[in-house]
Amino acid sequence: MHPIGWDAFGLPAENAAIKRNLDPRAWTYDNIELHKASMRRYACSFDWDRIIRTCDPIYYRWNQWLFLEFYKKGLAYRKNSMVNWCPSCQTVLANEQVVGGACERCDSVVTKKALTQWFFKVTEYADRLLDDLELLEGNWPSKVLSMQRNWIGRSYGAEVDFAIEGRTEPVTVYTTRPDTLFGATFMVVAADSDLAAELVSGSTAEIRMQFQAYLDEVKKSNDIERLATDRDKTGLDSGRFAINPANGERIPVWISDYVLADYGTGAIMAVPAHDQRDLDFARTFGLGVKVVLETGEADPLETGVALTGEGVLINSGELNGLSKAEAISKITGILEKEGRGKAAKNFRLRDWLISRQRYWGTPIPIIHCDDCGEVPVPQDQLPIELPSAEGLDLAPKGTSPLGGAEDWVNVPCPSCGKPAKRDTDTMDTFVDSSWYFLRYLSPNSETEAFSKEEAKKWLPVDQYVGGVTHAILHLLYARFFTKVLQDLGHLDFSEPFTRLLNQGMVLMNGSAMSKSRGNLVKLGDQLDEHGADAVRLTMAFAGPPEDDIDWADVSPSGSGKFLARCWRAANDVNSEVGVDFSKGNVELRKVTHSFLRDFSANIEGFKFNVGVAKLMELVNALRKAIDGSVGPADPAVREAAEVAAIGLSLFAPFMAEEMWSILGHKPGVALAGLPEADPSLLVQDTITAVAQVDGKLRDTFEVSVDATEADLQAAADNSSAVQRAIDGREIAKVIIRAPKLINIVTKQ
RNA sequence: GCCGAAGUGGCGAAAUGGCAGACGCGGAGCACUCAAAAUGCUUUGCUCGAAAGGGCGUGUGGGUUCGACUCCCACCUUCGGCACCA
Repeated sequence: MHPIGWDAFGLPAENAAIKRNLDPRAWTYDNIELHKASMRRYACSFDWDRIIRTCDPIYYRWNQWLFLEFYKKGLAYRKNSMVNWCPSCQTVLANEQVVGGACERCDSVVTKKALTQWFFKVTEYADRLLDDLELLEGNWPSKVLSMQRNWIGRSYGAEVDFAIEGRTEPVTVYTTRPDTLFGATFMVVAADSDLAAELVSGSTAEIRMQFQAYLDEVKKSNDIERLATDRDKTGLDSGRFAINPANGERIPVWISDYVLADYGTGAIMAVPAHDQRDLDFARTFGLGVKVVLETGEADPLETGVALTGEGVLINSGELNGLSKAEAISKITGILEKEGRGKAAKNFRLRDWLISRQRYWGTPIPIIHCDDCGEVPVPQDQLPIELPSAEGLDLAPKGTSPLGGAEDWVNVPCPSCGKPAKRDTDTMDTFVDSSWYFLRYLSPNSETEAFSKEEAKKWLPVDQYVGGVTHAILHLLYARFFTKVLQDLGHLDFSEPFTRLLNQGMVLMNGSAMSKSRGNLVKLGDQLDEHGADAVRLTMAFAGPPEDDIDWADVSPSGSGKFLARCWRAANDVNSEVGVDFSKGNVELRKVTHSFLRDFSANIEGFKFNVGVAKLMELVNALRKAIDGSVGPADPAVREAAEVAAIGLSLFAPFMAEEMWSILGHKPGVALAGLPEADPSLLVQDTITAVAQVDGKLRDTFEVSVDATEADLQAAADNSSAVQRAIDGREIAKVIIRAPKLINIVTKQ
């Protein structure tokens, strides 16, 4: 099954439609037709009966079904938090859609905003998403695996409770270095955390004012500024004190933006001697530095470089003398026993924010009732179709345009019947693409998202192809969905894509094509100029499929020449269909059959460029045979031409079909199938043996395939080139790999 | 800072540890032609040499090996990802 569909909801389509003052619906469906026509022109052999469009209600009603399944399991939830906000798209963004502090779509600088939003609980699957990457090792590009590992970012450490003076509850911090607990000389709390505000509220009026000013500063800064390296540490003293549970020392509590509110507990124990960031902070504000791990490095206070190496614990009470690993395990045990801490792990991964304040997406199937709260839309009311765009103001304004569709928004509560309102946000389009591969199994079903039976038969996907841009977006989300659906009993496998190929891009003059750069190469123009076959062949021949191709470096006209050469060769064949190949010229037959062996291996190994090269070699041999003593009537010539046509059908279907017809066959070269290579024709009579002296090639000779070591030795003895290279030196050793190689090692 | 990948002719690229550069682009030459185009053939890593024949050559430096583009270590460069994640 090789299906095709359109992931058609989302911002780009909506923005393009708004710009042209069109209904996103009309714009999208028109473009699907255009796109489809150009793909057909390019002769893509998809299964055109299994088309999906994610913006069809018949598709997205199952997004809504899935949402409700997740909701039932507690995997879809709403919370208020600081979220990524794109001021240009006027919508929130998932963490995965913020690239280097900018919006993935429009490159605007992303800011933070406090909003109540829908999330999918990816973090609940963090361990499995990470551990199951093992299953993909070797079949997915290692780059994607490492990007996912990086993104999920699991770390192991401990949570430690610090008592706070004047506060009943202790504050818990997360650390990966509990061994350095005795070296904690202050605590830092994230400036934008609730805890910071609370601690300051119990402090002096002056500190409260300072804090407010600092917080305003922090909130103004955006991600780009935050990401700037070598940024000076900022912060302020909260005026409060904590007690180091290891040694009872009274340590100040500071507030800074270098601690993140949404990672760990939003508060850290600072060990400046052994953490660079803490050291930078301590040096800026003149806080204490206490070395607790003797690593043999110079004093961090003087060098400004924290000690992060291995060593032996010092100044640490009962931990003294232990190694880092021993100390981590011992102190964790002690804290657990005393009920003041425990082993813990943390993830970089955050929950997936899926609500969008835009029109062109799947409506979230929840109704908000003043009395009943969030009420799921009953199954029999699905799909909740998008209201018509007519009369709605689609321009980005920070709240969903669906809010303006009053007839649509105002509905009775399914639970109590009182007037209630639909949720007006739409889902992130990555929800659509997280399960579409399942939908191909039954693209038109009105009774189920996908067929369990068909899934058993077809899935998981054997070979997935996609850009590396999806490494931590689509590919992570699709893996998450698959695992959830497995847990819900809808699927019996845990990984959706068995093998993954990241195809490269077509560049022009060294960079990705873009309108603004003006380095656009239009497929349509190339097809007009060279034809689909030549363009396809050029793509395949240019290099490995995972590499980028610079269109400036390739030669579609060269491909055209090769195709013409194939066509002429087919025309020159001068024998009848069905002629007995076994009577043909053996030399040419050997070429044809070793092609059959090599070509299949190349194609199956995704080395299409090498496959094309082999095809060229075959056609070159065919040309020589026709023009030379073999002649166009030899059965081997027909055999080679037919094999070439079948091989070519993978890359240049039109020319291959033409050749097939010229060769007197009924249409259907693509279905002909490559014949098996005849083993008897793969056997070589002679082979080129190489003779080396001290590992350097000195001579080659044609020898029989069953040449013995003695034969090779004799040949080397008779070779003047070999003898000249030995130059009378004493022979130390002779390595012979009959029949291919002899290496004579001389005493130096 | 951390993680990862890649460095081979003028260019795109090939090469189970065993003839480096297959195949193609570009270049040069020859044939066909009145001529050109098209086509076919030859040639084309660098370098010394008239030639025969040498030397050098897969980012750099080491190592393993009879033998390294390939395996190991260090470094350089480029690209990609993450990044104040405690």
